Amino acid sequence: MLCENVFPDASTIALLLRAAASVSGNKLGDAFHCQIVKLGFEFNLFLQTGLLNFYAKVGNLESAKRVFVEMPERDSVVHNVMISALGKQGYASDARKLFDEMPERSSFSWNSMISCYCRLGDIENARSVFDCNPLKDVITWNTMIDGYCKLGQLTLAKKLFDHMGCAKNTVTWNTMITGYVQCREFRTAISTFHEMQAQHVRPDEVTMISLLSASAHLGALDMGNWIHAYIRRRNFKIDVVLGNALIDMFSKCGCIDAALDVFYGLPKKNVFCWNSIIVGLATYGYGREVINTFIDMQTAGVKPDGVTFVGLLSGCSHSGLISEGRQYFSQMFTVYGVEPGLEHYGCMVDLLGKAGFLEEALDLVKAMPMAPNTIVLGSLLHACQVRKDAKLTEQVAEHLLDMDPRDGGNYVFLSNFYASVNRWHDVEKCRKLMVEKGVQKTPGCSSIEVDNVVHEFVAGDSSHPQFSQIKLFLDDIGKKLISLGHQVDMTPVLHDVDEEEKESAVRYHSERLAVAFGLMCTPPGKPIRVVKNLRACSDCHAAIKLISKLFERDIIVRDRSRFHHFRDGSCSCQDYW
DNA sequence: TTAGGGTTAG
Repeated sequence: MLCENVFPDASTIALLLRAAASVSGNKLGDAFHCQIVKLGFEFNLFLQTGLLNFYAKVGNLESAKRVFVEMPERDSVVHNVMISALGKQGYASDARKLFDEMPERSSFSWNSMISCYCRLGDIENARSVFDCNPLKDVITWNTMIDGYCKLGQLTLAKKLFDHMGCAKNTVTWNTMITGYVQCREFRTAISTFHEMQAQHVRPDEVTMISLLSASAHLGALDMGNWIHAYIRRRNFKIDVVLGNALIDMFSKCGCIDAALDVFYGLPKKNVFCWNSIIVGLATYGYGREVINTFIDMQTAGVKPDGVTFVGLLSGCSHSGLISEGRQYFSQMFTVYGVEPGLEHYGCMVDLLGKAGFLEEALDLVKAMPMAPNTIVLGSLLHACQVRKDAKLTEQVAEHLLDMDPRDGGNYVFLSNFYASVNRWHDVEKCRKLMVEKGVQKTPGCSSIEVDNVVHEFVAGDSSHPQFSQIKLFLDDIGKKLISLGHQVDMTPVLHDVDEEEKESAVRYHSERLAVAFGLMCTPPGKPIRVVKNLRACSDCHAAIKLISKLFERDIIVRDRSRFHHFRDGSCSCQDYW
């Protein structure tokens, strides 16, 4: 336009500013600023508001402030833009000062102020502005509900949600569903979605993303498949966020091929998408594919981050790729500029320890620039047990107890160790200590989805309505297993009880209850998918291998760290876990 | 000019 000597007018400049705000950085705004001066336009409210909007949107607070201060007159909209810009960058007191000075406040002003406090986690101030607000609209309620959700205060969020002064929209439902997902209440998230459907509120892409995340955590493949079909039916655009949620859901539900299909079908992939597929491949023990995908990621010009290296290193660990793991760990900062964190040391201790390089793992822990946490020491402890190094096991386990006396898992580690060397007196001491401190062992919990319902089984809990049938079925399986040569391994049992009791404690472990339920309730030949919150126990691992042969079923168990795909008497982990 | 979104070691 300028080349042809046709000069833009003020409104053209304002339109261009608006377009620039959504696509570009600060330089363009400065260029327009210069043009406005050069072309001799008067700085009226219209142009100044356009400029202010531009700077606010691209986050250039200094320039926004400059334009704001220079404005001869400021209307309510200008104030709102400024309050919102200040709020987004955490300047609550500056925003509040402007808010208090306003002669007339619109609902935009109130909402921006509440949102500003919520963003900072200052829920008391957010609530007091909310309570004073005479112009509450649906955005006001949504903002406040989200503020509680982000702090994990779900009860307060739900209270507002249930007593809203106006009709709920899609965002309201999404806020509540996402809140449940972020607080790991996945089943409530899904039941809230069913309520949303019952109220005939139309879900959108954001609803799907939260639901996919919930399904991924629960390993609820039927739900995940339903969402995938729904996304297609509604013709939702699969962008990087929705695409990533689908990749993660399929990979966490045991369908890595479907995850790969989504991944390769995405026209654009960001670091989240690459990370999800790398982490996914790692949990299946596909170490070579992890490394190849990492190489492809660099070819695609996407810079790896800390999460990428968690996937890469844990992939090497699950596949026993020791030298590759060592190499990538040593290069992660020097070559890729990613500082190793606690989680990367954790992967390395696991990788080295599992492979039997106990001294190297121990040296790495000693050389860590930060204090090791319970996960790192837990990996070390596991390594000590693999190597049957009793002295070091005891040292590490006691150190763990000192570090976190409220984590029940640590007592179990120590107690299991004492039990394995028949030190029953110490086992008893450990148990007493747990009772004294009111510590409870995290119960083993396994879930399985049957006909769209996620069934949960907790070790030692017989509340499932079909428990007695499952128990009878398991007893029957147990006999068959023994006839196939299965020898019950009771090392994972904590208590100092007689052999028979120990055996029954193992026999009713949560993963076995879930597998038995799956065998009872699904048609022959259908793969059984189970998700467990802890590591699979060694006896269950051996038993499920035999069950897969006995019943001719693929059994896919996702435990705390990886997938075990049991088929025809063996497991995809090749007993390296 | 105001509200809701995804990946992380055992």
